[in-house]
Amino acid sequence: MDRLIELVNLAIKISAEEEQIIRSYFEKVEIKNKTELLRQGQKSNQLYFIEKGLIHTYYYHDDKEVTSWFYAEENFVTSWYSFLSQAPSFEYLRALEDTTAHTITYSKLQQLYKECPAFERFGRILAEQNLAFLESYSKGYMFLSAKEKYDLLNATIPDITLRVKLGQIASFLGISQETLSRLRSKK
Amino acid sequence: MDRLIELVNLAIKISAEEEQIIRSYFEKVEIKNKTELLRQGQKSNQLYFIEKGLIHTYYYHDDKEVTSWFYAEENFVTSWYSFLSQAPSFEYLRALEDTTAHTITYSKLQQLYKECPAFERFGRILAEQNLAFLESYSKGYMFLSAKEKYDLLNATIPDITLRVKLGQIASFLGISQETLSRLRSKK
DNA sequence: TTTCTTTTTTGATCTACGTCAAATAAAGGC
DNA sequence: GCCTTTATTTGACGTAGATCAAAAAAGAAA
Repeated sequence: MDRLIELVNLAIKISAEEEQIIRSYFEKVEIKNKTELLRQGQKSNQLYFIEKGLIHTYYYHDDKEVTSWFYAEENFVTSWYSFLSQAPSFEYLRALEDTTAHTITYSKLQQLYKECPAFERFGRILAEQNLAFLESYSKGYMFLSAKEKYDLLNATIPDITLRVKLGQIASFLGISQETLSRLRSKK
Repeated sequence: MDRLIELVNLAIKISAEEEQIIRSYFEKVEIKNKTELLRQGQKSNQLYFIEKGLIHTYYYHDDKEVTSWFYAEENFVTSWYSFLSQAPSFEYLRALEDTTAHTITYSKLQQLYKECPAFERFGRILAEQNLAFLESYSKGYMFLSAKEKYDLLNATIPDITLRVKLGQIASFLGISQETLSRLRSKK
């Protein structure tokens, strides 16, 4: 939780009192590896801040699991589309390692925004940062070769390649397992 | 401007007084077709709300112009990455038709957020909606065939196909002009 | 209309990456 | 350790869409 407060403080200045309010809204949870946190079709009700561990969002395409994103330490995770628009999720959420996180429900978050406008500013900035990042990431993606996509992932989420299996990396990159395997073998 | 106020009111309720404050911050501009509103490398300082007309963001890849997005009526436009993080833009911004818009600078927007917390909530919701949309759009994109990408664009920005030339559509879709032309010819 | 320029279409190849199938290798369970 | 399951690698072949080139069509200028 300390790291979360640090991040908030980095974006906006908050008082000790505000800090206490914010802390009181989050709850610490321990999540076992492979725990399913959300299923497709459900409405995402929880936002997680990862202290330690790894979570991914995924969906099925032609009966095969496709990872849409990996979330490691110091990131907020949920099925963003579902959480933000409170609509059924098109993806699953699952822990890929034993994970320690701090969580808040959608309705409590709205309450917190009302009680603490400074935190609403943080919410805006967080959404804006995510938007700016996703925009530049997805735009740059279009003309990349399989190899370049792989290198970009490694630069964006260091070590991810060592933490999850090849098939999941390949599905995230939108290339076949075989192509990724061949890619890795030569240099 | 009326439509902008309507949209704000749809997301959050605002008082007549707040409405006046918001109105006072925006300025109406007429933009001639082909006007360059931002160049790569510059910092995006203006946010536009399009009342009438069409604007696109684009960049160069292998010396060829690639459209990253088309923005039509009732949308906010800027180079989002650059505007939100106040960093140099990796893309250009240009009018594709004579356009009527309402504009606000970055610093005035920050001022407005301070003067009117209700509008800061609107800013958060707008960023969240954009994020949710972009997330679902880009995730769905990966496994689409050229034809499916074309159909998705038509569903997302109706009529866009009639308003801009084929080469720009193709570059947006990430396919070659020739492929798009062949696609259109059969059915 | 005629001429010049830009855009779109059509045709003939080429290629990165996919798919299918089978061989290894690594990881768990007992 | 040995066996079963799961993950990775390797090989042969197929394909959507790229690229290059040139013809046809549509717009602009005058």
